[in-house]
Amino acid sequence: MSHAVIHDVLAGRYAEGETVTVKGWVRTKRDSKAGISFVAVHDGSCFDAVQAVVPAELSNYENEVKRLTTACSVIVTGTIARSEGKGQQFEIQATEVEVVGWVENPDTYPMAPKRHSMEYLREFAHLRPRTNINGAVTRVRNCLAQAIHRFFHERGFNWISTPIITASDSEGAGEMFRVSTLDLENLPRTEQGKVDYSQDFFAKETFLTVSGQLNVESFCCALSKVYTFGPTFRAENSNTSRHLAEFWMIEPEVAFADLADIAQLAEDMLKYVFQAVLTERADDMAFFAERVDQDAIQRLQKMIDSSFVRMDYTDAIEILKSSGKTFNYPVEWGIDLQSEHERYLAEEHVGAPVILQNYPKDIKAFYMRLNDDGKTVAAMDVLAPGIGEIIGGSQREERLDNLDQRLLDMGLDKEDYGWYRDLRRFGTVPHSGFGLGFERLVSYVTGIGNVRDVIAFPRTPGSADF
RNA sequence: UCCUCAGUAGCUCAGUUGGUUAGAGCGGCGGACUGUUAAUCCGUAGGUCGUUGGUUCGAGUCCAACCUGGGGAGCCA
Repeated sequence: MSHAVIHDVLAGRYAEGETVTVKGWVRTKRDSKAGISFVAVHDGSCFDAVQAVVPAELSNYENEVKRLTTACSVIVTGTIARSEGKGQQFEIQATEVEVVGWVENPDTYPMAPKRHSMEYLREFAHLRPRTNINGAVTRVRNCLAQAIHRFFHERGFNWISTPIITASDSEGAGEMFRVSTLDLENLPRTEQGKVDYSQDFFAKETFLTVSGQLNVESFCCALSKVYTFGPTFRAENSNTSRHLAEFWMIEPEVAFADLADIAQLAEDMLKYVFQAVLTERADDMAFFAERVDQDAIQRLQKMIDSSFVRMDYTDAIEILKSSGKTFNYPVEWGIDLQSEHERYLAEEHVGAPVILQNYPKDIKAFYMRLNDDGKTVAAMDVLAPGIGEIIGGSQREERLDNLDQRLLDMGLDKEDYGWYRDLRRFGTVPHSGFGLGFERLVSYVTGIGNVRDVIAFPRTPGSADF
């Protein structure tokens, strides 16, 4: 690492006249017959490229520098100078340009220096990190991930690496991807003719996880404040801009916390990571505001500055009923809110994120804590304008009798939840947690409307390229 | 999975009531010019019109099926 990072060069960390070497890829090149070429070199360390001013006197100027095209990799050595041009404060007066890798035919390089559609870039997921927009997404995504870990670390949470492979008797929500080493061409059978999973790798049916929540609850009931941050898999045939078959999820779980506590944690966490992005990735956010969504920065600032509105499901129903709007799906207490309902609440009625809480028990999961009214559970969703549900959470049912009744009501076999029930049998405590879809967060922050464009290599129904 | 829109040059798109030689901008290449910076100007190459079948004297244009992608919905994070 004997070379300078371009971010440091542009930030003025090297003195004028100092000799530096930068390594990266050509973004654009402009020649001047007056005898110099301007080569913009980027290395991913920040949004901007550094401008190398290359004089014709260099020995390889005619046969190499003039042939440089977008994406050629180069090592440039030169002195730091204040730029005479308008686009940047500092530039490099090159004394040596080494071409490391050529672009074999510029006409066939897919990432031409022009505007491309997000759909086109997606077809070149291995090359799109070189573009302005995908580079910015990548840095913002990283910033968000680091900020999330920092937020929890500063508050004394332990990061739990929950398993990716789980047994069938777990979450019970959503279609799962099977994990097996059995020979599909020649499956072992039981005497009844069923597939004999006792001969499989784990001697039972196994799948990719759809949530780390149940696992993390067991650590919560010992370490008090924990969270998971890892990949999650859903084999749902969902074809929308908000769903992936493989996505990343953050799931904190806090002992002795009730619904209000966890709602506050969700609000604090979102504000913390939004502030981190505005502070640490101002260059990339400025680009999103300029090219993707001009409201990108104000939207985050507004969320940081205001308190999230809390609203009971029951009150939300009344608001929807008296809104004067006609919805495709009629509003009645007990329904699961549709996208159009959530959108009205977050975008029109409040105009900001809303935390909806205390939903009817019949539309929510078995592990959510029954409220004293006997008909609602202590669940909450954070609804963000423009993207919908970004966080879903709840206070967990810590009373074994109630949990067993809920399992029974939902037609689930309590024998399948043996270890989960143990947590209620041995020193049970009230506890709460939530799940945050990481790609939805990145999508919200950048203003990029499709989660397929904020993950490195998206996996969706019918598509697992690269 | 359902509804809906689209598929024409490397990319983004025009293409009239079906009619003879399918156009533009950007990108590429060549040149001019310039402390340039999504530079500008001139020139140039580049297309089995998503696939298959059908209607017709004649299909980029009409019909059907399929494939791919966008938007919306459901499921959810």
